[in-house]
Amino acid sequence: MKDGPSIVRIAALIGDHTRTEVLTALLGGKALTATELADVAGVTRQTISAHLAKLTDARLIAMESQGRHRYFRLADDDVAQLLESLMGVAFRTGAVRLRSSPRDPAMRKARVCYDHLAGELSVQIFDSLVKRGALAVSADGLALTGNGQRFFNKHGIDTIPLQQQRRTFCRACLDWSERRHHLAGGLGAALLKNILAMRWAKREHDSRVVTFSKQGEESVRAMFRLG
Amino acid sequence: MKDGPSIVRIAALIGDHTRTEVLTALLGGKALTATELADVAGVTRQTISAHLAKLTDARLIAMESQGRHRYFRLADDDVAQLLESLMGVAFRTGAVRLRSSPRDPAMRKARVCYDHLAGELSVQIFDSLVKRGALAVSADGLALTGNGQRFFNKHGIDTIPLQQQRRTFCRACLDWSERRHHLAGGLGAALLKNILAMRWAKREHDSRVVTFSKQGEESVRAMFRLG
DNA sequence: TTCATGGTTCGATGCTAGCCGAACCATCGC
DNA sequence: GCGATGGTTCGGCTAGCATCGAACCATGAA
Repeated sequence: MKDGPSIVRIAALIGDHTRTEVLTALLGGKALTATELADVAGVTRQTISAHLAKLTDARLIAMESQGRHRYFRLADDDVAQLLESLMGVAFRTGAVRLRSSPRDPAMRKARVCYDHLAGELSVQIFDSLVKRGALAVSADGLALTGNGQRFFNKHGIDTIPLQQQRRTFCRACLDWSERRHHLAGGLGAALLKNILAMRWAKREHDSRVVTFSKQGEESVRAMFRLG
Repeated sequence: MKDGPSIVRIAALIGDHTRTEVLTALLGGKALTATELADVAGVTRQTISAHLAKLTDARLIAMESQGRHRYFRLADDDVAQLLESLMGVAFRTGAVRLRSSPRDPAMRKARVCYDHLAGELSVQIFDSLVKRGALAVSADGLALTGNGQRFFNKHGIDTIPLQQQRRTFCRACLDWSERRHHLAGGLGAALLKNILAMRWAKREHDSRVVTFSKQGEESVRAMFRLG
């Protein structure tokens, strides 16, 4: 009874404290060095080196050398999506982290998911885009309509070069805390980038949390006509 | 740097050959007894008992006693979706099963994903439903339109009782072989049930493969106006 | 060249967890 | 009641693997 690809190896890799520490750290989107990751995970450099080799070998993360530093990042946003998907099940089955941090409400409201926005606000944005006909379901899950293209252009996001990138331009990503979809892919990444560039929000140090200024949140709500 | 639910435990559970054997067997949708699962996984009854206890404890599977038998099934189609999601990443990263079975092409064409249809045909069906406006994206990912409701009624599927069920009525599930979405949830389950009831297709013994008769496939293609 | 810093390799260690044999409990059919 | 079958519990064995100390390579700075 052997059906489909072998998922054991992937799951076993994620099923280790240290490696999950690494993966969730990289879920923040920033590329980190081996030593930084060792600190995050609380192990020695030898140990992290072994783990990073395994993760790289399985293509869950990718490495780039710069001088004597080696920067690691998630290999693909597929991996990010898988991690969020796992969190969804973990959340539902009650495997909530014991020492729940006081940051939790902030995480729920807005956080980084690899390179795009996740959490309550991002789900509302996604809803709004669908409702106004900017996004439409297609064969590949999701597509930007002409309407949507005009909308993004008006707000300073040029969608043409994004669509020419090799990576998926526009995809729906399931949000573990909201259990609803938010916008991912190149377009999702561009949107987050824009929000940060406009200084509507800033990233918390060493965390996935994204904090909106009062005015920034109002701007976003106005832009997407949220309640 | 502790963010979000703890995914380690879930991943570690899936990251074991025997338990994955169990989970993928249950992905076929049929509830199986402990002894059957022991045979599938190729271990003794003591061993499977321990594994089943762990999986049950983590709420990945659920158990129902009937006389001296204990039937196990996946706890939720969230779990099925997670497994398919894992297969997607495993597939992409090249972790394809070594002894790839000759059944593979059949698996790609049509297979069971917990309780609904997956594979090439199911993706085409999903596309068709979206294209004709039977399905629409909504806050919860997907919704049946009035149009769609009439369509399913016409083909002998009463959607009203399905919508009253507690489980998700209508959801999109990512297909690992096609990397596109197909229909899941109560509606997806009802559709598969209908296809089997009409004898358009039958399930292969001890496998997830679904085989369409020539006439059955034509009927489905006609029903959904596929090419 | 020399030293400091970032990373890797190797070998040894210790813990975890999967596995089975044996014994035991529960249910069914007789 | 009694045997047969389905499943669990317990104890002990073993293997795999995460971890670290120590030594080693690579790069950059002085």
